[in-house]
Amino acid sequence: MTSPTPLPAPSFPTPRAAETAARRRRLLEAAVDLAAEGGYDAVQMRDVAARAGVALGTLYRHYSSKDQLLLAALADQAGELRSRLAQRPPRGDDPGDRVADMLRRATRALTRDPRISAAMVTALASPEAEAAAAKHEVYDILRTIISGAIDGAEVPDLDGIVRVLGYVWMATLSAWVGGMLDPDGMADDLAVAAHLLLD
Amino acid sequence: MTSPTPLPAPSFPTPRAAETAARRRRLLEAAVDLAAEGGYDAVQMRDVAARAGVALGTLYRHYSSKDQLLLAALADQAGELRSRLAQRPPRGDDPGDRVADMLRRATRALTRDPRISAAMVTALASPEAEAAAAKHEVYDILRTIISGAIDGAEVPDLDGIVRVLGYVWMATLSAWVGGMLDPDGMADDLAVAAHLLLD
DNA sequence: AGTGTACCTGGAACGCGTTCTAGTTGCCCC
DNA sequence: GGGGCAACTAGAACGCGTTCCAGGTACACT
Repeated sequence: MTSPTPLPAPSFPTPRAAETAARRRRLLEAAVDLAAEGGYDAVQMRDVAARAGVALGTLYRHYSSKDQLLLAALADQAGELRSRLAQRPPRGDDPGDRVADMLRRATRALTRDPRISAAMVTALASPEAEAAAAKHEVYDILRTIISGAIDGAEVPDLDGIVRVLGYVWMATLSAWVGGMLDPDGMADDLAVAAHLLLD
Repeated sequence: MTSPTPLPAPSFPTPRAAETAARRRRLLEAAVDLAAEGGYDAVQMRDVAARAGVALGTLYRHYSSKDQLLLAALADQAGELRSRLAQRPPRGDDPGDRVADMLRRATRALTRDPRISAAMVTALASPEAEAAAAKHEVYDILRTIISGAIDGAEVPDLDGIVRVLGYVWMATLSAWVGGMLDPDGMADDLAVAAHLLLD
């Protein structure tokens, strides 16, 4: 687990631990900055280490591969996305509309920084089995977001619906990154899925 | 397009063209053989070229990246899978059952040679935008397979349902390759999706 | 205070996808 | 039947993820 520690832990048992935590934070920031500039390919491990002021070996001590690094950054960003989306509830009377609306807003948010999002989705789609735990964490966040939009409407097999919508979300993201779908197409397909499953 | 030429074209305008076609076939076979032995990582471009009796540059003349090579092989295999599944119609009274049954059989077929399938799914999930056409081709085949299992039952928005099921299929394959799901979990999730969308 | 040790540094090295160059071959067309 | 050209060969070279090594440094514990 290595606790997600998003915000609520400003104190550390030992100065050593604080420094380590700061290094990890700098590494994630460096990765995101580089992704913003040039996408997945621009996130080069040597550059990440240099920008964080850390040796290459140290980067690998904390994140055992490029994909794990990006997945850690993604878990952060997904958590933030969840908070931002939770700010105000999605518009719509029935759950299908609400979920479609929320996924549309999420799509807009993600495609605002296309290079960052694409880099992270690339990592999420990577076959690396050692990263399965990190990927599960991200999937769980996506599912939480979807559940939040359904929000208590009485639907049978809610769990299955959320699972399936999570898959569709992931697949459309992957299709977008792979050049098969533009953001509008993504939002449209997600809306179709939401209505088919919830109406 | 560069015609898929599955079987029906034994004659070529010129001997040159025949030789070229034979080389392409050998390259695809070499790729599949290597994938069978060691998965995606074992499909090394130098080895593929050597096994096909061809120079590395020639391999790259025909397939401009490792992922395009594997996608070409995947298009072949997916076509064969379609034929094999079409042999006998899926069991089940309503379309949900039939699609779930067919997807279960497809999952069994794909996981029989896990390394080959995983290698190809890896290529399908790659972010390479230049391969978008090849990926679309594969997606179309998957959708054809799904449509075939629904087979004329009167469902509204058939197209949307097929699209969504295609996404779910792709995402579960990707989750399987990524170590997040085992074959049974895959088949189960696909069955859930089929019943939610078709019942 | 002294020491063990966990963590860090700088940098070399390796593997594999991809690109490039120089030279060869042999079909196609006039 | 000769010239042109597209495709092929062999192999070097480059970039980047990843691994490994030989030290250094300073906190934590006795």
